[in-house]
Amino acid sequence: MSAAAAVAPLRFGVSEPYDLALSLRAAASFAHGRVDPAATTEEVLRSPVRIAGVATLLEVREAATEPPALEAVARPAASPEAVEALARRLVNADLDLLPFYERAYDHPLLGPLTSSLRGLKAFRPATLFQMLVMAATEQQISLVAAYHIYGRLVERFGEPVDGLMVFPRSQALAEASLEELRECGLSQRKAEYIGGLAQLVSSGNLDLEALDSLPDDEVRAQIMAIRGFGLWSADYLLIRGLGRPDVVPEGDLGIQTLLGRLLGDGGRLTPEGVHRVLEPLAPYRGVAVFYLLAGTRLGLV
DNA sequence: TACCAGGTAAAAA
DNA sequence: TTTTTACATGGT
Repeated sequence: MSAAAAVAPLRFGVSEPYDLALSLRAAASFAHGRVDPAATTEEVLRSPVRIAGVATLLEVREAATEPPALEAVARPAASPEAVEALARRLVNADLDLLPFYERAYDHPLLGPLTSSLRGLKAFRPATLFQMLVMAATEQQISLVAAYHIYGRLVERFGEPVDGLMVFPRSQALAEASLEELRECGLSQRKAEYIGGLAQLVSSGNLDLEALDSLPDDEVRAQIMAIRGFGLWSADYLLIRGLGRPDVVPEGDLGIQTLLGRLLGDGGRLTPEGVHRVLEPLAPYRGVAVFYLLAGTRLGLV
């Protein structure tokens, strides 16, 4: 089959409710107009990914609303099983929002917000490696500064597909010199962290994808054993990379500030304060934080 | 200009 | 054992 041949879209159901267009708008609002792991248009998730080692453009769009279904197309074509698995992961298809909405119903802020944002889910990145590199890049500096650095890494070491860049292979970052990594704007330390992580992954000594089947605490233990990755990075991976719905990095400055403004006295909360104000939303505290962030970005709170 | 921003490891006390 | 420090970029 030639690359130009028509590719049949692959259709799959997602848990109800789901609003892809709303999720795309929320994702775009987080990007500060800069790099986004998933490039978006109005209605279609266009994601540069690697499937069986091949740089591929994966497009996901809405196919039906009741019950919600999506369709995915990969170019070049790939095995339907791999395409569906990756598409389901990108859109967080298996997350069930209804128990979260039930929990949030009585909450003064999240009650109205979950009704405005019904069907919203966070996208997940294609790989956990990519997520950890993002985490290390974002450590301590502003998100805007981190996005610039991250963009340079992807531009320099990634692989083009249809005008977008697939995130670099671990091998590419493992082979990069510390100086090359620093030229992207990383500190010496972070260059070491990311280079070290890339070597662990590319050598086969660390199987990040195997973390998916482990409980939260075992994932934390494995991540925190890697130099440069502490509790914050482990929690960041759990909520954003693995979609574990109850995880919140309580030491996160951005979350402390956000929750202080929305649920506290206006000032930044302590980690204990973050824990206290989110307690009523367990076991969906991480999802709740995402809704508060999205609500802020979209001008709803 | 100086300071802070979605941390972390290593040095110093 | 606990506290302090260095780190790189970008916005204010």
